[in-house]
Amino acid sequence: MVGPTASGKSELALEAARKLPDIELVSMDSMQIYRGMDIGTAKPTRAEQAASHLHLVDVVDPWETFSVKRFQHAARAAVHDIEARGKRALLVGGTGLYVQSVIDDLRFPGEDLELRRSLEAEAAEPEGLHAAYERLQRLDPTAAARIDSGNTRRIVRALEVIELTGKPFSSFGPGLRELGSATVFPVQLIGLAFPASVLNARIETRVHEMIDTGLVDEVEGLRSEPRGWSRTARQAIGYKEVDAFLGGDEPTLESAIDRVIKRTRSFARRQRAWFARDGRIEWFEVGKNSGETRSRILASWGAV
RNA sequence: GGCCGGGUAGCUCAGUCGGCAGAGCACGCGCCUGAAAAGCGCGGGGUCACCGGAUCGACGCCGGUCCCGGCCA
Repeated sequence: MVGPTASGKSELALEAARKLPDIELVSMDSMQIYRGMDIGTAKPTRAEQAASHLHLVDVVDPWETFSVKRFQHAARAAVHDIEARGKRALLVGGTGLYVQSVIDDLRFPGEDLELRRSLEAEAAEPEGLHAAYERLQRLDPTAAARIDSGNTRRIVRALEVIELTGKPFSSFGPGLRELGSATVFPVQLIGLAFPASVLNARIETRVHEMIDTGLVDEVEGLRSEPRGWSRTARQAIGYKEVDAFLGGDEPTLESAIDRVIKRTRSFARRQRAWFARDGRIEWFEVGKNSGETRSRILASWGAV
């Protein structure tokens, strides 16, 4: 079950797990992975987690870095484990790449952080980035055609893979768009959709609730952690903006909150765009008659 | 009341010597294979406060009006 943030996925999934004892939940969320990042990631409560057999929440500490590759292993293991016990796994979450890494045949070539750092240093300057892109065009024209010339992140990664493996980056997969429709195990894909205006209002409400329930304190705690706060964890929306406020880079809490709301809206838009291109997803409009729609979904899974 | 600074995109502001109106953010659309709540591309949007003048040509120069901020009285 996929959909943009604040579309009510978790709530519906928790209800499913409550009504259908053979269902266990597997979170498809890149930020609920981190322990101690609870409020800003809208994590279910401990009680809800236990009652729903929620997997892949709180698996690493905030000072650890995490990756799609690790997620892929852990999530597939969780699904196999659930199914081996004769139960059904309900995968729920809004991190598009993570979902596809689990259900589709994505194979991630290795990584070399040392090499990556030197490539990043090269690409930091505009001329260096230009040179890097030209090298990519020469070494792997197919990959270069799929990557924008200004996208440092992806140019660096492509060159890293080429130098590390001696093979073209594009030889490791056809690109997400060209992946076949067959998943690696049987999956039914459904999406929850809201009209943008309704979703935006829900996002605004939710952000204010996060502040009211102690997001600032939570961020303060993470900031004072001596073991640090990893590159991957600290980019969570809500956290980085409040962190900027506490660090003095954002003038007021109000302006930080405003940024959180805007970043979340923009994130929801990107989620919509990501999932929209996946023709396998069956969409449910939950803006109106949401109760009825939700009941219909639950009934299709066997709820009375 | 006097002096000075300002009024340009939804917001914050650039705009050289008078020559087709710009950026960042926001908004809309799209891309995406080991950071993905990340990263990136494209697009719509303007009575340049208003009125008049000189000029082939004004956001820019001249005169006036209105509004905002500061200093002086």
